[in-house]
Amino acid sequence: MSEGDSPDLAELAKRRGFFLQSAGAYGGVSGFYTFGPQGASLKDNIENSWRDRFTLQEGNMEIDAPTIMPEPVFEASGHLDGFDDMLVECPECGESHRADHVVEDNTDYEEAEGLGPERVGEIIEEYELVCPTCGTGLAGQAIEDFNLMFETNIGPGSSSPGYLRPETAQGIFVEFPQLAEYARNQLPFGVTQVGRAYRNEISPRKSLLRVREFTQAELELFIDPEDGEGPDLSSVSDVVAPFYGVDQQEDDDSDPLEITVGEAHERGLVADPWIAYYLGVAAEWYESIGVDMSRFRFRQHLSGERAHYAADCWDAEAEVDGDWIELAGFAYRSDYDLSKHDEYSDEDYTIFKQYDEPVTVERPTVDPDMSALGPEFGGAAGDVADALEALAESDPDAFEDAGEDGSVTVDVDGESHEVPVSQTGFAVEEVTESGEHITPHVVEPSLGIDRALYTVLDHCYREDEVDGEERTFLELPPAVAPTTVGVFPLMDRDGLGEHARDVAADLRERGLSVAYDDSGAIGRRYRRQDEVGTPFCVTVDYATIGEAEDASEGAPGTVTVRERDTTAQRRIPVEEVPATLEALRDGELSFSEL
RNA sequence: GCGCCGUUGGUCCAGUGGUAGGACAUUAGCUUCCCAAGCUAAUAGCCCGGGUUCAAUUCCCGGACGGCGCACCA
Repeated sequence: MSEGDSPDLAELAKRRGFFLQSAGAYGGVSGFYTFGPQGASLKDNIENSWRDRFTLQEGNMEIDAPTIMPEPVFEASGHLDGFDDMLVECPECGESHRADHVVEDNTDYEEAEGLGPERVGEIIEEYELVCPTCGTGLAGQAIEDFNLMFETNIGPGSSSPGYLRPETAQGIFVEFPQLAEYARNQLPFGVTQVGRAYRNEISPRKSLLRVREFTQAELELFIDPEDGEGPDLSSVSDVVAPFYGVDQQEDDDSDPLEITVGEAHERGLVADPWIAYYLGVAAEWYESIGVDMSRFRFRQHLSGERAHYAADCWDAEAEVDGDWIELAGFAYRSDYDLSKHDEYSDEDYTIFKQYDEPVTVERPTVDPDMSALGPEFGGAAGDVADALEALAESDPDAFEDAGEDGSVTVDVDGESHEVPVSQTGFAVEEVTESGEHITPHVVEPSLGIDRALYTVLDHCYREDEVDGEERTFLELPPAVAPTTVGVFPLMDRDGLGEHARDVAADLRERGLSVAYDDSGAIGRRYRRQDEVGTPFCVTVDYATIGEAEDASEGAPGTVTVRERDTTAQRRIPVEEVPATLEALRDGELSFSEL
């Protein structure tokens, strides 16, 4: 099924400086890559393009959180337990298995992960469980914990453990109370972050596609779960993409549905309107950075595949080297994350939502007479008072039925206490409520930048023939190409070099990324730029300096502009070069219009 | 983590129990000048550790790294 890495691309990536394995001088270390000059620039451009589309154009706000967070953050997020795998190795065949899965599959225990490794080891012995692969008994084998998070210590000693974040999202969630303040407590609002995340993968594979340190671009969109309206889909409703829903996946004969985002939502295939909206945004964005949309699809997670918190989840996938790889996930996380941090921390992770009209409600309250309860119940008096308050809320009739002279009974620590109603200060008050606290739900488009970069390289890789010579080039969109324009003197003599340097300087001043090259033959220089995806080259020749031998060589004061994809050339006046190239880069002008 | 295969200049490869050769690329010179031309020269390599041997890049063992398969991927 897999055809493996495309060798030509891997070779080009290393030779031309897109990416290489890190620390090769020391034998290299699996799962870490260094982006070379071309790769770093391409990555920057992709990130900035993402920023423009998902932050600026959407009116969202970007933050930049630390990559190391203290342990309690990951206790709350569930990564400390959930990211922990219990592995047991077979003494006979050497296969590693999830110990909790072995227990769950062969006993009545469910959720074995919560039992802890010791108990799981005992159960394996009690039930004489065997290796699923070869049938050898697993009793007595060590249960090893393997947590996919990189651990470190904050400050000296080990009293304050911290972890490198396994996703950027938690950095947004933990700061929600303050972020809501920045958003003036108005839902919906979105917070983005681009940054590194770390996972200590057991077995990194496939070049950049599965690594231990990677870059994520995430958007956490906080929405009001009671507001059914959702976003205005009109700007993306006509975007067409393949939708591979659960039904199509489970039916062997079904292909993904090639439909518009609007239709996918109307049919109920993509139920949540926010998910639908960002699928549309993402499809357009992936196309803009050079992903081949005929090798792209949205795939819905099967029920067993979804994370515990996700009500629905769609992935963006691309076909690379014969496999479909995950480029992004679009998850409806409900209130899972905010509720967890609300529970584990001292902060309030809710939003106060004002009603259109204040409402007046009758609320039963108590105001216990502590001067009476104190002597009566001693140290338990405080708990009794709390129990009275709880009783008033849950069963106000108990007070009403007992009447002024009666008493109510509350249980504290298994002991029944009788309290005269007159001492409880029970009353039904009219309270005006102007709103309520709600926990926002979260819609999360989460993209892998490294995978996007690899996919773009793979999808833009071209080989063709020019004048009988083989040519390799990257058909990168001008907006993301590491270099926008190569500038060459036809020869480095007769003042051509000086003129070309001036042209390059003017272009750089304009903010364009320029490669200047005066070495060797002109054709060789064109090919060099082709290989790193430079979309345009400008060449200064004798016509530019007014010394062409005849008019057929070009009008005085003009240069040639050459297009990468077609190798076609046009002449334009030298003074128009900066503005023209800028327009070409920004897509405001196409080469054929020159 | 397990199994199979692999690792030779920057890149792609050949080869050998007596420390290596090509192609492409790079640099310099001559020449040419709008699509990888030619000539000359230069730079540059046997993944790491241990063993066997007079001698190991080569054979053996271990490791690292890579590819594929299995497992894993909240």
